[in-house]
Amino acid sequence: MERTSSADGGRESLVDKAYREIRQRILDNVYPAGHRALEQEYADELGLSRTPVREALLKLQSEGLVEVMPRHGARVLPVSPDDMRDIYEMLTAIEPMAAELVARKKLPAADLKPLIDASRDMTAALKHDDLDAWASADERYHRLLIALAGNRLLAETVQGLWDRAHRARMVTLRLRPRPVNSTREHNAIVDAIRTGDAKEAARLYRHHRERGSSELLALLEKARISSL
Amino acid sequence: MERTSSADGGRESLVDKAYREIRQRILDNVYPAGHRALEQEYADELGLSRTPVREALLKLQSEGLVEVMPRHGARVLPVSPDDMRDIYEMLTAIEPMAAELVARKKLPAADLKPLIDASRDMTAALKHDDLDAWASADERYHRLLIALAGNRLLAETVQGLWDRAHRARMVTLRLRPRPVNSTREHNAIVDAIRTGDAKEAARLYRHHRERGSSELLALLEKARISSL
DNA sequence: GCGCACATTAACGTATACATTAACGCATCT
DNA sequence: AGATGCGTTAATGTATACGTTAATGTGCGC
Repeated sequence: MERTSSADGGRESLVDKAYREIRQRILDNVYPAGHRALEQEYADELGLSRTPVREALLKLQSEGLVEVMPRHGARVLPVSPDDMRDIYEMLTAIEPMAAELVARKKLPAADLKPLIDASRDMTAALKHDDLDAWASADERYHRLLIALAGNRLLAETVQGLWDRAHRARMVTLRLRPRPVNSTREHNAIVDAIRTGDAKEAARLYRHHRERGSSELLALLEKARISSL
Repeated sequence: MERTSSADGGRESLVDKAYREIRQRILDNVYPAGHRALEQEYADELGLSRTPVREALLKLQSEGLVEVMPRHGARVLPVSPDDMRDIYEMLTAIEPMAAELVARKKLPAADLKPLIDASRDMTAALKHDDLDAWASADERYHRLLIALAGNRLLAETVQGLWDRAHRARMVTLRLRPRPVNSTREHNAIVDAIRTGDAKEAARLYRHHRERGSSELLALLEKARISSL
Protein backbone atom coordinates (compact mmCIF):
# COMPACT_ATOMS: atom_id res chain seq x y z
CA MET A 1 0.00 0.00 0.00
CA GLU A 2 1.27 3.33 -1.04
CA ARG A 3 1.65 6.46 1.00
CA THR A 4 2.58 9.84 -0.41
CA SER A 5 4.20 12.52 1.69
CA SER A 6 3.06 16.04 1.01
CA ALA A 7 5.39 19.01 1.09
CA ASP A 8 4.54 20.02 4.64
CA GLY A 9 5.25 16.61 6.13
CA GLY A 10 1.65 15.42 6.39
CA ARG A 11 0.33 12.27 4.75
CA GLU A 12 -1.84 12.56 1.72
CA SER A 13 -4.37 9.76 1.46
CA LEU A 14 -4.86 8.11 -1.90
CA VAL A 15 -8.36 9.51 -2.06
CA ASP A 16 -6.95 12.99 -1.67
CA LYS A 17 -4.33 12.26 -4.30
CA ALA A 18 -6.90 10.98 -6.77
CA TYR A 19 -9.18 13.92 -6.03
CA ARG A 20 -6.43 16.46 -6.44
CA GLU A 21 -5.06 14.89 -9.65
CA ILE A 22 -8.38 14.46 -11.38
CA ARG A 23 -9.61 17.86 -10.34
CA GLN A 24 -6.42 19.49 -11.61
CA ARG A 25 -6.72 17.72 -14.93
CA ILE A 26 -10.28 18.94 -15.29
CA LEU A 27 -9.42 22.54 -14.40
CA ASP A 28 -6.44 22.42 -16.80
CA ASN A 29 -8.61 20.98 -19.58
CA VAL A 30 -6.46 17.87 -19.75
CA TYR A 31 -9.80 16.17 -19.27
CA PRO A 32 -12.01 18.47 -21.35
CA ALA A 33 -15.77 18.74 -20.97
CA GLY A 34 -17.35 15.53 -22.17
CA HIS A 35 -14.30 13.42 -21.34
CA ARG A 36 -15.53 10.12 -20.00
CA ALA A 37 -13.69 7.30 -18.34
CA LEU A 38 -14.61 4.31 -16.20
CA GLU A 39 -13.59 4.16 -12.58
CA GLN A 40 -11.03 1.49 -13.42
CA GLU A 41 -9.61 3.61 -16.25
CA TYR A 42 -9.05 6.60 -14.01
CA ALA A 43 -7.55 4.20 -11.47
CA ASP A 44 -5.21 2.67 -14.04
CA GLU A 45 -4.08 6.09 -15.15
CA LEU A 46 -3.26 7.13 -11.62
CA GLY A 47 -1.77 3.80 -10.63
CA LEU A 48 -4.27 3.29 -7.82
CA SER A 49 -6.92 0.80 -6.99
CA ARG A 50 -10.52 1.57 -7.74
CA THR A 51 -11.68 2.26 -4.19
CA PRO A 52 -10.01 5.60 -3.51
CA VAL A 53 -10.68 6.72 -7.07
CA ARG A 54 -14.36 6.03 -6.58
CA GLU A 55 -14.43 8.15 -3.45
CA ALA A 56 -12.65 10.94 -5.23
CA LEU A 57 -15.06 10.85 -8.15
CA LEU A 58 -18.06 10.97 -5.85
CA LYS A 59 -16.60 14.03 -4.21
CA LEU A 60 -15.94 15.68 -7.54
CA GLN A 61 -19.51 14.89 -8.49
CA SER A 62 -20.85 16.58 -5.39
CA GLU A 63 -18.85 19.62 -6.45
CA GLY A 64 -20.40 19.65 -9.89
CA LEU A 65 -17.23 18.89 -11.87
CA VAL A 66 -18.18 15.41 -13.03
CA GLU A 67 -21.26 13.29 -13.44
CA VAL A 68 -20.96 9.67 -12.33
CA MET A 69 -23.19 7.45 -14.42
CA PRO A 70 -23.26 3.76 -13.55
CA ARG A 71 -21.71 1.68 -16.30
CA HIS A 72 -20.85 4.72 -18.30
CA GLY A 73 -18.13 6.01 -16.07
CA ALA A 74 -17.59 9.54 -14.87
CA ARG A 75 -18.05 12.30 -17.41
CA VAL A 76 -16.51 15.74 -17.07
CA LEU A 77 -19.38 18.16 -17.04
CA PRO A 78 -19.49 21.06 -19.44
CA VAL A 79 -20.21 24.47 -18.07
CA SER A 80 -23.28 25.59 -19.93
CA PRO A 81 -24.42 29.22 -20.18
CA ASP A 82 -27.30 28.25 -17.90
CA ASP A 83 -24.84 26.85 -15.38
CA MET A 84 -22.89 30.08 -15.48
CA ARG A 85 -26.03 32.11 -15.05
CA ASP A 86 -26.91 30.06 -11.97
CA ILE A 87 -23.41 30.43 -10.59
CA TYR A 88 -23.37 34.17 -11.10
CA GLU A 89 -26.76 34.65 -9.57
CA MET A 90 -25.46 32.90 -6.49
CA LEU A 91 -22.26 34.92 -6.41
CA THR A 92 -24.28 38.09 -6.89
CA ALA A 93 -26.26 37.17 -3.78
CA ILE A 94 -23.42 36.00 -1.56
CA GLU A 95 -20.38 38.10 -2.31
CA PRO A 96 -22.01 41.45 -1.46
CA MET A 97 -22.93 39.90 1.89
CA ALA A 98 -19.25 39.22 2.42
CA ALA A 99 -18.39 42.85 1.70
CA GLU A 100 -21.16 43.91 4.05
CA LEU A 101 -19.91 41.66 6.85
CA VAL A 102 -16.36 42.95 6.47
CA ALA A 103 -17.47 46.59 6.50
CA ARG A 104 -19.71 46.02 9.50
CA LYS A 105 -16.83 44.67 11.51
CA LYS A 106 -14.86 47.92 11.26
CA LEU A 107 -11.61 46.01 11.26
CA PRO A 108 -8.35 47.64 12.30
CA ALA A 109 -6.23 49.03 9.50
CA ALA A 110 -3.62 46.31 9.94
CA ASP A 111 -6.19 43.64 9.13
CA LEU A 112 -7.30 45.50 6.03
CA LYS A 113 -3.82 46.14 4.74
CA PRO A 114 -3.49 42.98 2.64
CA LEU A 115 -6.78 43.83 0.95
CA ILE A 116 -5.70 47.39 0.32
CA ASP A 117 -2.37 46.14 -1.03
CA ALA A 118 -4.11 43.78 -3.42
CA SER A 119 -6.28 46.62 -4.66
CA ARG A 120 -3.25 48.85 -5.09
CA ASP A 121 -1.41 46.09 -6.91
CA MET A 122 -4.23 45.84 -9.38
CA THR A 123 -4.03 49.53 -10.08
CA ALA A 124 -0.30 49.23 -10.66
CA ALA A 125 -0.68 46.19 -12.90
CA LEU A 126 -3.26 48.01 -14.98
CA LYS A 127 -0.92 50.93 -15.43
CA HIS A 128 1.74 48.55 -16.76
CA ASP A 129 -0.73 46.59 -18.87
CA ASP A 130 0.34 43.46 -17.05
CA LEU A 131 -2.78 41.30 -17.30
CA ASP A 132 -1.28 38.34 -15.48
CA ALA A 133 -0.22 40.41 -12.50
CA TRP A 134 -3.63 42.02 -12.52
CA ALA A 135 -5.37 38.61 -12.47
CA SER A 136 -3.15 37.46 -9.64
CA ALA A 137 -3.90 40.53 -7.53
CA ASP A 138 -7.59 40.20 -8.41
CA GLU A 139 -7.66 36.67 -7.10
CA ARG A 140 -5.88 37.73 -3.95
CA TYR A 141 -8.36 40.55 -3.40
CA HIS A 142 -11.36 38.29 -3.68
CA ARG A 143 -9.92 35.57 -1.50
CA LEU A 144 -9.02 38.05 1.19
CA LEU A 145 -12.43 39.63 1.14
CA ILE A 146 -14.17 36.30 1.52
CA ALA A 147 -11.84 35.27 4.33
CA LEU A 148 -12.24 38.57 6.19
CA ALA A 149 -15.99 38.10 6.25
CA GLY A 150 -15.39 35.50 8.98
CA ASN A 151 -18.11 33.09 7.88
CA ARG A 152 -16.72 29.67 7.03
CA LEU A 153 -19.81 28.50 5.25
CA LEU A 154 -19.75 31.55 3.06
CA ALA A 155 -16.09 31.12 2.20
CA GLU A 156 -16.51 27.46 1.31
CA THR A 157 -19.58 28.08 -0.76
CA VAL A 158 -18.02 30.92 -2.71
CA GLN A 159 -14.82 28.95 -3.28
CA GLY A 160 -16.88 26.09 -4.65
CA LEU A 161 -18.72 28.43 -6.99
CA TRP A 162 -15.46 29.93 -8.24
CA ASP A 163 -14.16 26.44 -8.94
CA ARG A 164 -17.25 25.60 -10.94
CA ALA A 165 -16.86 28.74 -12.99
CA HIS A 166 -13.12 28.41 -13.44
CA ARG A 167 -13.02 26.73 -16.83
CA ALA A 168 -15.48 29.11 -18.40
CA ARG A 169 -13.57 32.06 -17.04
CA MET A 170 -10.32 30.77 -18.49
CA VAL A 171 -11.85 30.66 -21.95
CA THR A 172 -12.64 34.35 -21.77
CA LEU A 173 -9.57 35.59 -19.92
CA ARG A 174 -7.97 37.16 -22.96
CA LEU A 175 -11.24 38.29 -24.45
CA ARG A 176 -12.29 40.67 -21.73
CA PRO A 177 -11.77 44.40 -21.93
CA ARG A 178 -8.96 46.00 -20.03
CA PRO A 179 -10.13 45.82 -16.41
CA VAL A 180 -10.44 49.56 -15.92
CA ASN A 181 -13.94 49.37 -14.49
CA SER A 182 -13.08 46.43 -12.31
CA THR A 183 -10.09 48.15 -10.82
CA ARG A 184 -12.04 51.29 -10.04
CA GLU A 185 -14.80 49.28 -8.46
CA HIS A 186 -12.39 47.30 -6.30
CA ASN A 187 -10.93 50.52 -4.97
CA ALA A 188 -14.37 51.95 -4.26
CA ILE A 189 -15.40 48.83 -2.38
CA VAL A 190 -12.26 48.99 -0.26
CA ASP A 191 -13.00 52.62 0.54
CA ALA A 192 -16.52 51.81 1.65
CA ILE A 193 -15.17 49.03 3.83
CA ARG A 194 -12.58 51.30 5.40
CA THR A 195 -15.24 53.82 6.34
CA GLY A 196 -17.45 51.03 7.68
CA ASP A 197 -20.27 51.80 5.28
CA ALA A 198 -21.71 48.29 5.02
CA LYS A 199 -24.66 49.18 2.82
CA GLU A 200 -22.48 51.03 0.36
CA ALA A 201 -19.90 48.25 0.31
CA ALA A 202 -22.62 45.72 -0.50
CA ARG A 203 -24.15 47.99 -3.14
CA LEU A 204 -20.84 48.63 -4.84
CA TYR A 205 -19.90 44.98 -4.74
CA ARG A 206 -23.17 43.91 -6.19
CA HIS A 207 -22.80 46.40 -9.01
CA HIS A 208 -19.26 45.13 -9.60
CA ARG A 209 -20.43 41.54 -9.76
CA GLU A 210 -23.40 42.31 -11.98
CA ARG A 211 -21.36 44.27 -14.47
CA GLY A 212 -18.64 41.60 -14.52
CA SER A 213 -21.06 38.74 -14.92
CA SER A 214 -22.96 40.47 -17.72
CA GLU A 215 -19.72 40.91 -19.63
CA LEU A 216 -18.64 37.36 -19.05
CA LEU A 217 -21.99 35.83 -19.94
CA ALA A 218 -22.06 37.86 -23.15
CA LEU A 219 -18.59 36.64 -24.07
CA LEU A 220 -19.54 33.07 -23.34
CA GLU A 221 -22.58 33.41 -25.54
CA LYS A 222 -20.32 34.67 -28.29
CA ALA A 223 -17.73 31.97 -27.77
CA ARG A 224 -20.54 29.41 -27.82
CA ILE A 225 -19.14 27.38 -25.02
CA SER A 226 -22.11 25.06 -24.83
CA SER A 227 -19.71 22.27 -25.68
CA LEU A 228 -17.16 23.18 -23.08
CA MET B 1 -26.28 -8.90 -1.24
CA GLU B 2 -29.30 -6.95 -0.26
CA ARG B 3 -31.46 -4.72 -2.41
CA THR B 4 -34.24 -2.56 -1.09
CA SER B 5 -37.12 -1.50 -3.25
CA SER B 6 -38.36 2.00 -2.68
CA ALA B 7 -42.00 2.97 -2.81
CA ASP B 8 -41.93 4.14 -6.43
CA GLY B 9 -40.44 0.93 -7.78
CA GLY B 10 -36.84 2.18 -8.09
CA ARG B 11 -33.89 0.54 -6.38
CA GLU B 12 -32.35 2.20 -3.40
CA SER B 13 -28.66 1.54 -3.11
CA LEU B 14 -27.28 0.58 0.28
CA VAL B 15 -25.35 3.83 0.36
CA ASP B 16 -28.58 5.73 -0.09
CA LYS B 17 -30.24 3.62 2.58
CA ALA B 18 -27.42 4.22 5.04
CA TYR B 19 -27.38 7.93 4.23
CA ARG B 20 -31.12 8.28 4.62
CA GLU B 21 -31.27 6.30 7.85
CA ILE B 22 -28.37 8.02 9.57
CA ARG B 23 -29.46 11.44 8.43
CA GLN B 24 -32.99 10.83 9.69
CA ARG B 25 -31.70 9.68 13.06
CA ILE B 26 -29.61 12.81 13.34
CA LEU B 27 -32.47 15.12 12.38
CA ASP B 28 -34.78 13.29 14.81
CA ASN B 29 -32.21 13.53 17.60
CA VAL B 30 -32.04 9.75 17.86
CA TYR B 31 -28.35 10.41 17.41
CA PRO B 32 -28.00 13.63 19.39
CA ALA B 33 -25.18 16.08 18.97
CA GLY B 34 -21.97 14.54 20.25
CA HIS B 35 -23.13 11.00 19.50
CA ARG B 36 -20.17 9.09 18.22
CA ALA B 37 -19.89 5.69 16.64
CA LEU B 38 -17.33 3.82 14.57
CA GLU B 39 -18.03 2.98 10.97
CA GLN B 40 -18.46 -0.66 11.90
CA GLU B 41 -20.90 0.24 14.68
CA TYR B 42 -23.12 2.23 12.37
CA ALA B 43 -22.85 -0.65 9.90
CA ASP B 44 -23.81 -3.22 12.52
CA GLU B 45 -26.76 -1.14 13.57
CA LEU B 46 -28.02 -0.90 10.02
CA GLY B 47 -27.21 -4.48 9.13
CA LEU B 48 -24.89 -3.45 6.32
CA SER B 49 -21.25 -3.86 5.52
CA ARG B 50 -18.85 -1.06 6.22
CA THR B 51 -18.33 0.09 2.63
CA PRO B 52 -21.68 1.74 1.87
CA VAL B 53 -21.84 3.12 5.40
CA ARG B 54 -18.48 4.78 4.90
CA GLU B 55 -19.69 6.45 1.73
CA ALA B 56 -22.82 7.64 3.47
CA LEU B 57 -20.85 9.09 6.36
CA LEU B 58 -18.51 10.94 4.03
CA LYS B 59 -21.51 12.46 2.33
CA LEU B 60 -23.06 13.46 5.63
CA GLN B 61 -19.75 14.99 6.57
CA SER B 62 -19.68 17.08 3.43
CA GLU B 63 -23.11 18.33 4.43
CA GLY B 64 -21.93 19.36 7.85
CA LEU B 65 -24.01 16.90 9.87
CA VAL B 66 -21.16 14.72 11.10
CA GLU B 67 -17.45 14.90 11.54
CA VAL B 68 -15.49 11.83 10.51
CA MET B 69 -12.40 11.44 12.66
CA PRO B 70 -10.09 8.52 11.86
CA ARG B 71 -10.07 5.98 14.67
CA HIS B 72 -12.62 7.95 16.60
CA GLY B 73 -15.55 7.29 14.33
CA ALA B 74 -18.10 9.76 13.09
CA ARG B 75 -19.44 12.26 15.57
CA VAL B 76 -22.73 14.06 15.16
CA LEU B 77 -21.91 17.73 15.05
CA PRO B 78 -23.59 20.15 17.40
CA VAL B 79 -25.08 23.27 15.96
CA SER B 80 -23.35 26.07 17.78
CA PRO B 81 -24.65 29.63 17.93
CA ASP B 82 -21.77 30.59 15.68
CA ASP B 83 -22.84 27.93 13.20
CA MET B 84 -26.34 29.29 13.25
CA ARG B 85 -25.10 32.82 12.73
CA ASP B 86 -23.12 31.66 9.71
CA ILE B 87 -26.11 29.78 8.34
CA TYR B 88 -28.43 32.72 8.77
CA GLU B 89 -26.01 35.14 7.20
CA MET B 90 -25.96 32.89 4.17
CA LEU B 91 -29.74 32.53 4.06
CA THR B 92 -30.06 36.30 4.45
CA ALA B 93 -27.92 36.69 1.35
CA ILE B 94 -29.42 33.97 -0.80
CA GLU B 95 -33.14 33.81 -0.10
CA PRO B 96 -33.89 37.42 -1.02
CA MET B 97 -32.17 36.68 -4.34
CA ALA B 98 -34.66 33.88 -4.85
CA ALA B 99 -37.57 36.26 -4.21
CA GLU B 100 -36.00 38.72 -6.60
CA LEU B 101 -35.60 36.12 -9.33
CA VAL B 102 -39.20 34.97 -8.95
CA ALA B 103 -40.54 38.54 -9.08
CA ARG B 104 -38.40 39.38 -12.09
CA LYS B 105 -39.82 36.50 -14.04
CA LYS B 106 -43.37 37.87 -13.86
CA LEU B 107 -44.77 34.37 -13.80
CA PRO B 108 -48.35 33.64 -14.84
CA ALA B 109 -50.91 33.52 -12.06
CA ALA B 110 -51.32 29.77 -12.41
CA ASP B 111 -47.63 29.25 -11.55
CA LEU B 112 -47.91 31.45 -8.49
CA LYS B 113 -51.10 29.89 -7.21
CA PRO B 114 -49.45 27.24 -5.02
CA LEU B 115 -47.38 29.98 -3.37
CA ILE B 116 -50.43 32.14 -2.82
CA ASP B 117 -52.29 29.15 -1.43
CA ALA B 118 -49.51 28.41 1.02
CA SER B 119 -49.54 32.01 2.17
CA ARG B 120 -53.30 31.92 2.57
CA ASP B 121 -53.08 28.65 4.48
CA MET B 122 -50.70 30.26 6.94
CA THR B 123 -53.15 33.07 7.53
CA ALA B 124 -55.92 30.56 8.15
CA ALA B 125 -53.76 28.43 10.45
CA LEU B 126 -52.85 31.53 12.47
CA LYS B 127 -56.53 32.40 12.86
CA HIS B 128 -57.16 28.93 14.27
CA ASP B 129 -54.04 28.96 16.39
CA ASP B 130 -52.96 25.76 14.67
CA LEU B 131 -49.17 25.96 14.92
CA ASP B 132 -48.53 22.65 13.21
CA ALA B 133 -50.62 23.59 10.20
CA TRP B 134 -48.87 26.93 10.13
CA ALA B 135 -45.42 25.30 10.17
CA SER B 136 -46.44 22.95 7.39
CA ALA B 137 -47.71 25.81 5.20
CA ASP B 138 -44.60 27.82 6.06
CA GLU B 139 -42.37 25.03 4.85
CA ARG B 140 -44.40 24.69 1.70
CA TYR B 141 -44.16 28.43 1.04
CA HIS B 142 -40.41 28.49 1.35
CA ARG B 143 -39.87 25.39 -0.76
CA LEU B 144 -42.06 26.75 -3.49
CA LEU B 145 -40.34 30.08 -3.51
CA ILE B 146 -36.91 28.50 -3.81
CA ALA B 147 -38.09 26.21 -6.59
CA LEU B 148 -39.78 29.00 -8.53
CA ALA B 149 -36.50 30.93 -8.64
CA GLY B 150 -35.38 28.43 -11.27
CA ASN B 151 -31.76 28.20 -10.14
CA ARG B 152 -30.80 24.67 -9.21
CA LEU B 153 -27.64 25.65 -7.40
CA LEU B 154 -29.57 28.10 -5.28
CA ALA B 155 -32.22 25.56 -4.39
CA GLU B 156 -29.67 22.92 -3.42
CA THR B 157 -27.63 25.34 -1.38
CA VAL B 158 -30.62 26.67 0.50
CA GLN B 159 -31.96 23.19 1.14
CA GLY B 160 -28.59 22.21 2.56
CA LEU B 161 -28.59 25.24 4.83
CA TRP B 162 -32.09 24.48 6.07
CA ASP B 163 -31.02 20.94 6.86
CA ARG B 164 -28.08 22.18 8.86
CA ALA B 165 -30.30 24.50 10.83
CA HIS B 166 -33.08 21.99 11.31
CA ARG B 167 -32.16 20.67 14.72
CA ALA B 168 -31.67 24.08 16.23
CA ARG B 169 -34.99 25.24 14.82
CA MET B 170 -36.78 22.27 16.32
CA VAL B 171 -35.54 23.20 19.78
CA THR B 172 -37.18 26.58 19.51
CA LEU B 173 -40.35 25.64 17.65
CA ARG B 174 -42.60 25.96 20.69
CA LEU B 175 -40.71 28.90 22.12
CA ARG B 176 -41.32 31.36 19.36
CA PRO B 177 -44.00 34.01 19.47
CA ARG B 178 -47.19 33.52 17.53
CA PRO B 179 -46.13 33.99 13.90
CA VAL B 180 -48.13 37.14 13.33
CA ASN B 181 -45.24 39.09 11.88
CA SER B 182 -44.10 36.18 9.76
CA THR B 183 -47.51 35.68 8.26
CA ARG B 184 -47.88 39.34 7.40
CA GLU B 185 -44.43 39.39 5.84
CA HIS B 186 -45.15 36.31 3.74
CA ASN B 187 -48.24 37.95 2.36
CA ALA B 188 -46.38 41.16 1.58
CA ILE B 189 -43.65 39.25 -0.24
CA VAL B 190 -46.20 37.42 -2.34
CA ASP B 191 -47.84 40.73 -3.21
CA ALA B 192 -44.52 42.20 -4.35
CA ILE B 193 -43.89 39.11 -6.44
CA ARG B 194 -47.32 39.32 -8.06
CA THR B 195 -46.73 42.91 -9.08
CA GLY B 196 -43.27 42.02 -10.39
CA ASP B 197 -41.52 44.39 -8.02
CA ALA B 198 -38.22 42.52 -7.69
CA LYS B 199 -36.47 45.05 -5.51
CA GLU B 200 -39.34 45.27 -3.09
CA ALA B 201 -39.68 41.47 -2.95
CA ALA B 202 -36.00 41.15 -2.10
CA ARG B 203 -36.18 43.95 0.47
CA LEU B 204 -39.21 42.47 2.20
CA TYR B 205 -37.74 39.00 2.18
CA ARG B 206 -34.52 40.19 3.64
CA HIS B 207 -36.35 42.02 6.40
CA HIS B 208 -38.37 38.85 7.03
CA ARG B 209 -35.26 36.74 7.27
CA GLU B 210 -33.39 39.22 9.46
CA ARG B 211 -36.24 39.57 11.93
CA GLY B 212 -36.74 35.80 12.02
CA SER B 213 -33.08 35.02 12.49
CA SER B 214 -32.67 37.62 15.26
CA GLU B 215 -35.52 36.02 17.17
CA LEU B 216 -34.19 32.55 16.68
CA LEU B 217 -30.62 33.41 17.59
CA ALA B 218 -31.83 35.12 20.74
CA LEU B 219 -33.85 32.06 21.71
CA LEU B 220 -30.91 29.80 21.06
CA GLU B 221 -28.72 31.96 23.24
CA LYS B 222 -31.34 31.64 25.96
CA ALA B 223 -31.72 27.91 25.51
CA ARG B 224 -27.94 27.59 25.60
CA ILE B 225 -27.75 25.07 22.87
CA SER B 226 -23.98 24.98 22.81
CA SER B 227 -24.28 21.34 23.79
CA LEU B 228 -26.82 20.49 21.10
C1' DG C 1 -33.39 -2.49 -43.05
C1' DC C 2 -35.65 -2.59 -38.61
C1' DG C 3 -37.25 -4.49 -34.37
C1' DC C 4 -37.11 -7.93 -31.00
C1' DA C 5 -35.28 -11.65 -28.15
C1' DC C 6 -31.58 -13.80 -26.11
C1' DA C 7 -26.83 -14.63 -24.54
C1' DT C 8 -22.74 -12.70 -22.95
C1' DT C 9 -19.87 -9.56 -20.68
C1' DA C 10 -18.05 -6.36 -17.74
C1' DA C 11 -19.00 -2.24 -14.67
C1' DC C 12 -20.46 -1.28 -10.47
C1' DG C 13 -22.02 -1.73 -5.68
C1' DT C 14 -20.96 -4.34 -2.01
C1' DA C 15 -18.51 -7.53 1.00
C1' DT C 16 -14.35 -9.10 2.72
C1' DA C 17 -9.33 -9.31 3.41
C1' DC C 18 -5.16 -7.09 4.46
C1' DA C 19 -1.53 -3.69 5.88
C1' DT C 20 -0.62 0.32 8.44
C1' DT C 21 -0.43 2.77 12.47
C1' DA C 22 -2.91 5.66 15.92
C1' DA C 23 -4.67 4.95 20.23
C1' DC C 24 -4.95 2.66 24.31
C1' DG C 25 -3.47 0.10 28.34
C1' DC C 26 0.01 -1.14 31.33
C1' DA C 27 4.43 -0.98 33.59
C1' DT C 28 8.13 1.71 35.21
C1' DC C 29 10.50 5.76 36.68
C1' DT C 30 10.80 10.28 38.89
C1' DA D 1 0.65 11.64 41.12
C1' DG D 2 2.39 12.54 36.66
C1' DA D 3 5.32 11.50 32.77
C1' DT D 4 7.38 8.31 29.69
C1' DG D 5 8.11 4.16 27.10
C1' DC D 6 6.63 -0.05 25.17
C1' DG D 7 3.60 -3.64 23.49
C1' DT D 8 -0.84 -4.77 21.78
C1' DT D 9 -4.97 -4.03 19.42
C1' DA D 10 -8.27 -2.62 16.37
C1' DA D 11 -9.99 1.22 13.19
C1' DT D 12 -9.24 2.81 8.95
C1' DG D 13 -7.74 3.23 4.13
C1' DT D 14 -6.97 0.40 0.53
C1' DA D 15 -6.97 -3.73 -2.34
C1' DT D 16 -9.33 -7.52 -4.01
C1' DA D 17 -13.19 -10.75 -4.66
C1' DC D 18 -17.87 -11.52 -5.72
C1' DG D 19 -22.79 -11.13 -7.19
C1' DT D 20 -25.99 -8.45 -9.76
C1' DT D 21 -27.57 -6.64 -13.80
C1' DA D 22 -27.30 -2.93 -17.39
C1' DA D 23 -25.43 -2.63 -21.75
C1' DT D 24 -23.86 -4.58 -25.78
C1' DG D 25 -23.59 -7.78 -29.54
C1' DT D 26 -25.62 -11.31 -32.28
C1' DG D 27 -29.11 -13.83 -34.59
C1' DC D 28 -33.67 -14.25 -36.37
C1' DG D 29 -38.12 -12.94 -38.22
C1' DC D 30 -40.79 -9.64 -40.74
